[in-house]
Amino acid sequence: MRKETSSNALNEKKINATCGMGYALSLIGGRWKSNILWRLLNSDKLRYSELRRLIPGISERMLVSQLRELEADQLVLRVVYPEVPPRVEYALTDLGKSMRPMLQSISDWGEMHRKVTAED
Amino acid sequence: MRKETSSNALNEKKINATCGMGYALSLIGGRWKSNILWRLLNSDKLRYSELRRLIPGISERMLVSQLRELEADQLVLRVVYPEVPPRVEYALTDLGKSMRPMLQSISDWGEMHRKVTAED
DNA sequence: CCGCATCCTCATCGATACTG
DNA sequence: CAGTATCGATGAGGATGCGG
Repeated sequence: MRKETSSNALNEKKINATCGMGYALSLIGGRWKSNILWRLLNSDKLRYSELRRLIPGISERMLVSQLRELEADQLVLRVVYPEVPPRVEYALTDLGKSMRPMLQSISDWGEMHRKVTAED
Repeated sequence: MRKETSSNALNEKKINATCGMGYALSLIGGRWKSNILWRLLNSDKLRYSELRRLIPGISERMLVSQLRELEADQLVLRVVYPEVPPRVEYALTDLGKSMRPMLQSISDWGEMHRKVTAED
């Protein structure tokens, strides 16, 4: 049935994309996407099982669904190798790679202020 | 009872703050916060009722709760003027203002790619 | 190995009515 | 004007078991 891989979250209502920020955040928001994107930015290409191991708390359901959404939003490319046992690799598309500066600036701000506000 | 104004979302589990990105996103994530921050960045100081009018879909409950969280996270300053009728103004703290480059880069990416992926 | 389907929980959010 | 209180709906996310 495919449920039409509902791309990102602002299809109907959801995030107010009054400014582009709402749109961008709808793509990277949620609990897992930023983590997934971050891994792919640093590893350039990863297998499903590698992602599972890299992201400790994630369930299979979530990993798959988030990857599918990222794929539908054209941020991530999914490559299936018709082998046995099966092998599937995920990599960033050009669009996904174009997020690097944005993600980097988010990461930078976070790294810089995490210690200040929440002295861990 | 005050429910201890639970600051941001990563108190217990929630977003994986493995990298600073998770932390930053936990502060600006959700449906409304980016919008609120954006208004305050461009207006430097706004009253409660002005925010309500500027952000069409938001309910009072949400506006208040999001403002309280932003305040607890030290991004927004709340100033109460002991007048009648009451007047309350919200403005960005220095920490909030320090988000400008990050928010700008998010906005930039969104504005640039919104038309491409979702030809509206 | 790489998923999908199902069931379920619980936080989040919307609407409404009310208050200092 | 600037909120608070309460209730109900919704949907993201977790656990588990099965399938190609």
